[in-house]
Amino acid sequence: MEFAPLHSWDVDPAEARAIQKSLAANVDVSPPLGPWETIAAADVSYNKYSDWLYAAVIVVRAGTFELVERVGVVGKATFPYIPGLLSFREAPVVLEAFRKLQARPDVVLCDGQGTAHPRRLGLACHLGLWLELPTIGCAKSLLCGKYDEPGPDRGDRSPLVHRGEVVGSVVRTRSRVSPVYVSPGHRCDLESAVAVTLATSLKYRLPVPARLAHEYVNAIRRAADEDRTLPL
DNA sequence: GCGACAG
DNA sequence: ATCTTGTCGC
Repeated sequence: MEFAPLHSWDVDPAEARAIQKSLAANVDVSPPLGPWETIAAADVSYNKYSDWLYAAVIVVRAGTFELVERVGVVGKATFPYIPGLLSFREAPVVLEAFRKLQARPDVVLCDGQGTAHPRRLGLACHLGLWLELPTIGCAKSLLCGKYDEPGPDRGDRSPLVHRGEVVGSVVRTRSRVSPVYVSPGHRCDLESAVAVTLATSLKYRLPVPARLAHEYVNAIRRAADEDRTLPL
């Protein structure tokens, strides 16, 4: 894929927050997602005591989850993990992976929050703006906001509220299993984000594309670790 | 000031 | 995220 840079990634935490506040004004979560034939998922893996980062993007066909394409990249971390600033650590390497991607997916699932973020610019929003693609944030844990525990059955959901705003939905993708935190990233509304999440996660807690991206990025990390460790 | 805090 | 075996519950 091809896309233009929106800003520098060589920033400090204060500058990062300023960029988030500025970009948040451009996020569009009003349109329902249109028909989607292909869906992508991105994931990042780290190495404990080194600053190597691994990213992967996989694209599958809707409904069948048939693999369309997958790419992986290795890079160095240039920003630490700071709650609320995750995209400044992960987005650069994820975007590198997207640049290598030939296909242009109809929607992208991101491992983290979308608008359910203190400044309304979670990783999914940030990637959506850079890629100019519909994105959805599907996180495994809460960053901010409050909610009432959703019902126990698959499909049960509860609004996630932050400072008086509904910023996402806490969704039960499997009965009797911990819910996931869904919020739109860009060019997609909350309802569509929840619909896509439920449509892609029938058997497991996390959406199938997210699971595929996760296992692929780990395969890449293990292979890279081996190539770097054994020769020395 | 105190507690919370995606991956 | 990562380090890790067995174990409880549907």
